[in-house]
Amino acid sequence: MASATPQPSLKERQRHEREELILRAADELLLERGYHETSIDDIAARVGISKGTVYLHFASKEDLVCALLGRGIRQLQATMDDILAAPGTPREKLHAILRQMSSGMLSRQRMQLVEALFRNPELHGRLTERREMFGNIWEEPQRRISALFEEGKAAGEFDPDTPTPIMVSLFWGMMSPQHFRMLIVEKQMSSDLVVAHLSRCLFKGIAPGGECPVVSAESVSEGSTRA
Amino acid sequence: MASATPQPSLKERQRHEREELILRAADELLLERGYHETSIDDIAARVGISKGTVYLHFASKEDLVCALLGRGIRQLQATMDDILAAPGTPREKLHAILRQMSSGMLSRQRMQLVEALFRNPELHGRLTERREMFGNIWEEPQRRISALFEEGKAAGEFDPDTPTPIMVSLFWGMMSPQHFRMLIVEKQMSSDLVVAHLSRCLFKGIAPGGECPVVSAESVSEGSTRA
Amino acid sequence: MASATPQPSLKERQRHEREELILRAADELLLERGYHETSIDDIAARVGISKGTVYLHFASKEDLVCALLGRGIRQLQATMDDILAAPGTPREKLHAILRQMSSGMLSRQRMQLVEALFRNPELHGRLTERREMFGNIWEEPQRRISALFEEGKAAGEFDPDTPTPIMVSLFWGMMSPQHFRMLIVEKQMSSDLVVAHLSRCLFKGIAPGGECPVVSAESVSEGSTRA
Amino acid sequence: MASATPQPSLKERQRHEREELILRAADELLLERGYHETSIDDIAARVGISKGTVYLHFASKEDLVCALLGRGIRQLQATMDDILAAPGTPREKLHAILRQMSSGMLSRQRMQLVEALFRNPELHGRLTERREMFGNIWEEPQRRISALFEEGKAAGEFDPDTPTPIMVSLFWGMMSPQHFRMLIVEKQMSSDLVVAHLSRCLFKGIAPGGECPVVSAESVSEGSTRA
DNA sequence: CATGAATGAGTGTTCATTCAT
DNA sequence: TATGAATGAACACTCATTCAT
Repeated sequence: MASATPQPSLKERQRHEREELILRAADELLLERGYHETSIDDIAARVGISKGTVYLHFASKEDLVCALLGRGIRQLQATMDDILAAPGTPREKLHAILRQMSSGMLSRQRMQLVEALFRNPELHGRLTERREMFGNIWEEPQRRISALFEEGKAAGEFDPDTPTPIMVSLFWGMMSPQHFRMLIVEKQMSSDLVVAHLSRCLFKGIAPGGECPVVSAESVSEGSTRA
Repeated sequence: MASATPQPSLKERQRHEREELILRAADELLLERGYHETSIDDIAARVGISKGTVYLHFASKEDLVCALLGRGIRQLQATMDDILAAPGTPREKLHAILRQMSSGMLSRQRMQLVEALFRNPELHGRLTERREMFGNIWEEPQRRISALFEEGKAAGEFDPDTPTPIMVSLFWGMMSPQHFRMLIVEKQMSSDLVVAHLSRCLFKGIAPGGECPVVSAESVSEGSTRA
Repeated sequence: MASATPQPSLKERQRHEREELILRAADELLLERGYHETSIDDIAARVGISKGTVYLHFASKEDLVCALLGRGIRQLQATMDDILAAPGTPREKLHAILRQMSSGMLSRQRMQLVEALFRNPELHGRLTERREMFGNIWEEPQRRISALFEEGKAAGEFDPDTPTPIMVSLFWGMMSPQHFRMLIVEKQMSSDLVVAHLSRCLFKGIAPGGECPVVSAESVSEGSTRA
Repeated sequence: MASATPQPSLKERQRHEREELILRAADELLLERGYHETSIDDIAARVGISKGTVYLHFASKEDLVCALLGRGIRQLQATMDDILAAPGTPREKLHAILRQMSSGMLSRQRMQLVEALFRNPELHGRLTERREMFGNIWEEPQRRISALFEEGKAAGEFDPDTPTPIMVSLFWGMMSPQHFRMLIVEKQMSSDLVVAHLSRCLFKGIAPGGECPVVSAESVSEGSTRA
């Protein structure tokens, strides 16, 4: 009768593990095939459990997807929190976020799902009706990115005449899986190189001659992009 | 007694009109709801005809979508052809393409559909198996955009160190309906302003101080971007 | 103003010709593909007219088929009439009927259709509800064949102990297109030879006086057919 | 502690029973109405289950029919095997086969279905494309019957001048459900009597030595079959 | 708790039939 | 009269969801 909280009762832990497996399988399949081409049966089969068991963890297919999205967003937020808490200029932080989102198979995959699902116009409608659940959870990252750009503007790092929403939109656009699919898979570029170039373009465009070099992955660990 | 040939026999014209109505309704609904949430019945209902009649014009749902996509791409190509044929620097032409794609309710809507469908991972698989029809039709615009960037690089207008595919990818990303939905609908910005800012960012990034002003719609009719 | 009746008014004749063409096309297609696999469109297309025109001649698909069947039966009857009117023993006449039915591409084809359709259990139900039209038209040939067998029995040509219906059934069975398809097409036998053998089997079989008694079920458990 | 293996787990047994019910219902309905007039809904309704459940057991309507056919043929083969293994002359065996096929409501019903479906020209095409499954399964009974006739010929029991395929064809023709429907249902004859008569006709017909020669086509123009 | 059999609403597609031109 | 566009009922098949075991 010492500690009361920490005993997740084994059962609980197993339940959690199973849930994790389901989410992972769903993640993969949804990414591979999309929402409608992925059946609950497919997911259950990949986990190696029965269809009914999936429903023991998620009340509906939609719920499962929402859990997935929620997790993705929470993960994104955690990553962002880390980066925001670290020292560095707004520009450096944005670069780091872009890098984090784009490297590390897991987080990118997950982000892709988040995007794929959000971009999937078929879900968008019904999903955003669930604003109670998502509206605000999604707004938070938005807000932070916005704040970062504002901060950068105030610090004279970004162009004050460009509206912040434009910047935000551009930034999200750069994290689109489209870029990565096309550039990495089809053009065989390295993930790091793609990020470096995209980031550079975001800051100084495609015009020639800028003093702003492509930032290679090695020189940017977690800050200190340039002086 | 001048021209004798062009009489499309009324019947033919009516048929064409009906087909147009179906395509338009499909266009709208597919954009609103996506592929799987739009049934042939829905489309027929919106046109005010019966399901069977849709099948009189399109052999299958997939065919209908392909017709839509084909039309969208052909339209895009025509627009691009016009712009490419006009005088101007690569940069001006890219700007003009971005503008054309983004303004004019019709062409943007259609482009959105093209994008929405191409981005829809659920269709992508089956659709690109139809390479005979699409593969090449889609490659052509790609090639032209690429050529334009190369030309710009050669002319010293763009950074020669940025790989062309990166530029192409960024460019397409900017035409994403996502930007426009978010910025125009939610943030209430004018279409022209959005295009101007995006274009400017593409060329010189979000860094401050560049000599590159936001190009307003008025000052860019079909060339003469800057003084 | 001489004769009034015989002028089929040209229009009438054309109409009849057209109807003939439709029936012929339907005949072919129904034989080739069967009832459900043959659409009105197919028939119209083969004739080279429009679907609507078919309905100008036949009120429904079923009607068209019935006309076809009626024609087939009437033709069969005419053939039988010819043979019955000619001199000869019943056996000779039956043989002749079998030959007629089996040779002569046209009549056999048509007979095949009659059979195919009558054997088609899908039509049988609905078709025989139309007894007003078919019941009696089909009974007439039946009656004549029966009469022929009775006559043959009376003349000592056929076994009086074999029930007439058995004989009739066997006889129809022999005209089945199944025999001909299998024997002529697959086994490459000549039509004449097939008919000759079938006929011989039928007649030796139903001829009287054989030492071969009817084997009752009781006396044949699993062997020991006769002593 | 005797047998341990044979426990089909109850679930398995129930599944099998259900499948049996579906097959039986399909059997009946297909016989009554034919392939195209029988919908999966009809079958499900007769069993008292839902449409989806049928698909739990058979992947498609075609599959269901094939299972039915396969079962029918396998049953036929088993029956034939029994008879062939028993002692008796070829003639006795053929008689027994005819009897077996024709009596016993179940086996005849099933045989009727096999025939009905094989004779259905609409299925024949698509079904025989499945040769991998059916072609050979159907050839086996054919071969056995042929062998039986050959054996009978060698034993002097059947007419050596009558081609074996003719005999086979006649034999199958006699098992046609047509005979039985007409003779038993309409003419109210007993099944046994019908078989006995048919069998007698077949055997007297193909028995050797008769004074009745094969009548060639030339010698029979329109009468004068024999001298 | 885990299972998987059962359900039934929903979808794409076909085709006989009608009718305005 | 001939056409063929339009209709809509019907069907095979799928899959998220439920529930008895």
